[in-house]
Amino acid sequence: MKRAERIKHILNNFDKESYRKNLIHWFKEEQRILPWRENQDPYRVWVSEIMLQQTRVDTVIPYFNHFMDKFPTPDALAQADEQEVLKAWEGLGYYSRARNLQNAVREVVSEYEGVVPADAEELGNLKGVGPYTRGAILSIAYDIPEPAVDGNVMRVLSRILRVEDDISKQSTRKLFEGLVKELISDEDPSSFNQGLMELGALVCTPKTPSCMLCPVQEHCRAFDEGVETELPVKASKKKQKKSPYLLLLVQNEKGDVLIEQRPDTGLLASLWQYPMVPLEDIGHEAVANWFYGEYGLKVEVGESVDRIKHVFSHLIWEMEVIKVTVKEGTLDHERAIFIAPEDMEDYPFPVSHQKAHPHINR
DNA sequence: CAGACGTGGTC
DNA sequence: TGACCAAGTCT
Repeated sequence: MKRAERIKHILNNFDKESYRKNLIHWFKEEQRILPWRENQDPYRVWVSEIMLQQTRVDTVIPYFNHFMDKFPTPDALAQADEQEVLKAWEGLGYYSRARNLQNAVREVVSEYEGVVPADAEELGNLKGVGPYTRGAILSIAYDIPEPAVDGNVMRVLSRILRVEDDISKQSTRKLFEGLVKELISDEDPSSFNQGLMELGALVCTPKTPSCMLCPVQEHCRAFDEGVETELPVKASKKKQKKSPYLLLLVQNEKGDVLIEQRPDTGLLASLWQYPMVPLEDIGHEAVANWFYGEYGLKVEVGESVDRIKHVFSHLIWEMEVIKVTVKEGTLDHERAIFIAPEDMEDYPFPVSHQKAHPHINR
């Protein structure tokens, strides 16, 4: 069945008007007070939407407040140093979001006189603004009835309408966008979209939804048929691959510590870290030799002081922390420097690496 | 489409 | 403890 046809079929006999009114009313009464809901400033909405991607509200709140203090306008963010932006993002994860956001804001400043576009195509062409964020900005900041389909929306609507498609597939997101287009209207599209998401966050939760408190229970086909916990359908993820590393706490005679900047693309791009030895390639015995080749310094490899595990979405670093002392030589490495431990706060560092920090002696 | 891309919380 | 998750986007 074609998508348009399916949408018509799914919404057959569904009381859109009543559903819409109930949801909007509930949202206006029960919505949480959140910093990005203080006003409709498109820049604030934008920043919040980027931060909230795959990230909990409680985690985002302090980052958002700090970020808006530091970069209150598109101009301020456009002019900032990229490392400064990454530092403000430190610990939030998915760092390409920060880089893309700044690139896109610079484009808004140069191409649109600093005004966030209220146009779907212009918005969607900005780096880091995908279908969801585009719809969120259009509806929340500009009251334009566009779908903003995230995980919450797919969970809520998969239950309301009993849609059993795998929500990890892109085509399924498009199906839900088509459904939202039919459900949303000129009547407060901002509250409608936010209500869908807020309902998913507060009531229609993944594990044990509070159906008895649900403002649209009467519209819910999954509840009616007792299958709400079976939805949404989602393919299981693959297990992460483990990679063992030696994490080197290298100190020179002054007590300064060696750190290096990661490549500008890929995992943790442009962030700083302690030197790491991939154990799959090198091996404990060969570390001193390998280190001399990489950094031009003769070192004494000390003992293991800690183990740190860092879990990513797609892989796991298992790091053994080793103390290393510089004996002689001059540092010869493009992206590595010695710094005083107390200056660590100037450099954006992945959080788990900072756990090694207390083991440094001055 | 599948896989890369973070981190902290929960059961 | 492992698995899944939390307001996705890019390649």
